[in-house]
Amino acid sequence: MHDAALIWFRQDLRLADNAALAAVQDRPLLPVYVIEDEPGGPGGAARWWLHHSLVALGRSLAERGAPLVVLRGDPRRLIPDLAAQVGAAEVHAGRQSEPAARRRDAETHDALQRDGRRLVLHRNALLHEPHRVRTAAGKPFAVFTPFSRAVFAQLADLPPPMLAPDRLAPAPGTPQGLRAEEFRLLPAPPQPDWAREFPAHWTPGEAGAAARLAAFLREGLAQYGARRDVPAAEWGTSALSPHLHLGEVSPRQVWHAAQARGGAGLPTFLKELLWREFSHHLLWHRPEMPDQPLRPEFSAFPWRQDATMLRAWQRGQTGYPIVDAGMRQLWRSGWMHNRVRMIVASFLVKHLLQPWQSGEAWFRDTLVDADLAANAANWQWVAGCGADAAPYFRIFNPVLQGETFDPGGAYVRRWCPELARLPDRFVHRPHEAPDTVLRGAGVTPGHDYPAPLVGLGEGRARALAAFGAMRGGGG
DNA sequence: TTTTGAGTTGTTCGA
DNA sequence: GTCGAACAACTCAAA
Repeated sequence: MHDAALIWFRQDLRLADNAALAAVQDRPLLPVYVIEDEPGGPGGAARWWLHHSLVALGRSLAERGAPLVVLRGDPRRLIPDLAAQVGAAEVHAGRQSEPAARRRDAETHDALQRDGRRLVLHRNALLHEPHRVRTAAGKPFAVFTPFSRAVFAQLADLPPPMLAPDRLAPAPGTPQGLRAEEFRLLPAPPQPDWAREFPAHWTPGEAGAAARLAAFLREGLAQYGARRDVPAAEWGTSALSPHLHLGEVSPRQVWHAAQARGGAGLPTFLKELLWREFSHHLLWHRPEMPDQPLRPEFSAFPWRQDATMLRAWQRGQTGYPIVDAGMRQLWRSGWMHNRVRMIVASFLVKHLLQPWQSGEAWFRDTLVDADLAANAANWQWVAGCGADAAPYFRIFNPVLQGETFDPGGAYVRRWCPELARLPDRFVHRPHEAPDTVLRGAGVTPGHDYPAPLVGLGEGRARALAAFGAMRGGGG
């Protein structure tokens, strides 16, 4: 009989293709999740997701014979205690890229080692190992295209995903698993319940992830190249981000399933998975990325912090329909389409000159997929201070973006119902509509829908001037 | 070490 | 209405 082992679930809440689980599935097993109440932990929307995902994981584990134990507190103390309690020499877990998680794991490993035990980390959340992918000069990548070539070459012989174990043996001395009365340990649903619409959009958990993946491959992958930019398209994007974030499905499962399906949209879709890898690569090597601009000269950028502007943007009251539709989709569903994320981010950072960190924080609190690496990397990209960032003069025009990617206004009409009856010609520019048109559509100007926070020409010129000031005088 | 080519996602202006 | 050029110059990766 093998020694008992702990499997410590974190961002790999699945049984299939779980390298940490596979390493110990033949031993008496104690599966554990530790809820850490740390500042900088998951935001409200992500906590909603985590709650339901843990319930799902707990059920699957219980069905297989090894109930999940959920604890709340500091894992540096709880994990070694638990390992001692069941006599486990090893604790297995998936590797994480977040700086706080890496610190915590190092300290947990030290604590275990003092008792002659060890923490064994596995690649579970990524296709590549951030410390094993390097440029020819031995440095981490800072440009996407060469990074993607290097990773793609490595993935040619990616092994197929592993199946979920059928039966698991509980470790003797296992404390009680997740029972109904212990659900109070789980993150509470937010109050007031702004998440009330989330269940209509999402099914957290491994089964929900598998269903979403299958549906996307069936309905969306073939057209992905063109339709991914249309926010009103039902299967335009995979919407797998929250499932991937908590590891309810592994990137390897997605990669293999997409390749098996094939089709015209495949290369673009695989490239998006590699953007996720790239973000984690960056965070691994630049742990300051969530707070500090990767290009240091941006520390001197003349932001104009303004709580009123920020709040109008957060609530979807900027006066630009595609921006407001996106921000309201985010608030109500916990998610926003990728194209619209770029538009709203560019608007906040450039037209409103609010620091990208404000937008990053709001996204992290309201997105169900709130992935620290992807969120920080993409905000920095839009702001122009990130890796491979957009040139500063690339300023999205929210009206043109709306008219290009939401031509009939279906997306705007869905999330901004007060604009639903405007004719196509004005649905993305209600501020230019004559009063007769507005009244005919049931819109009272300045009452039902706000006037633009800033003129597009003015906002653009101000952003260009701010960048110029940073380059010229700031640094 | 030096050199060279390349680099997610745009907009505006003028011919 | 369409098209190409300008925007501004820099860093990175690899030969």
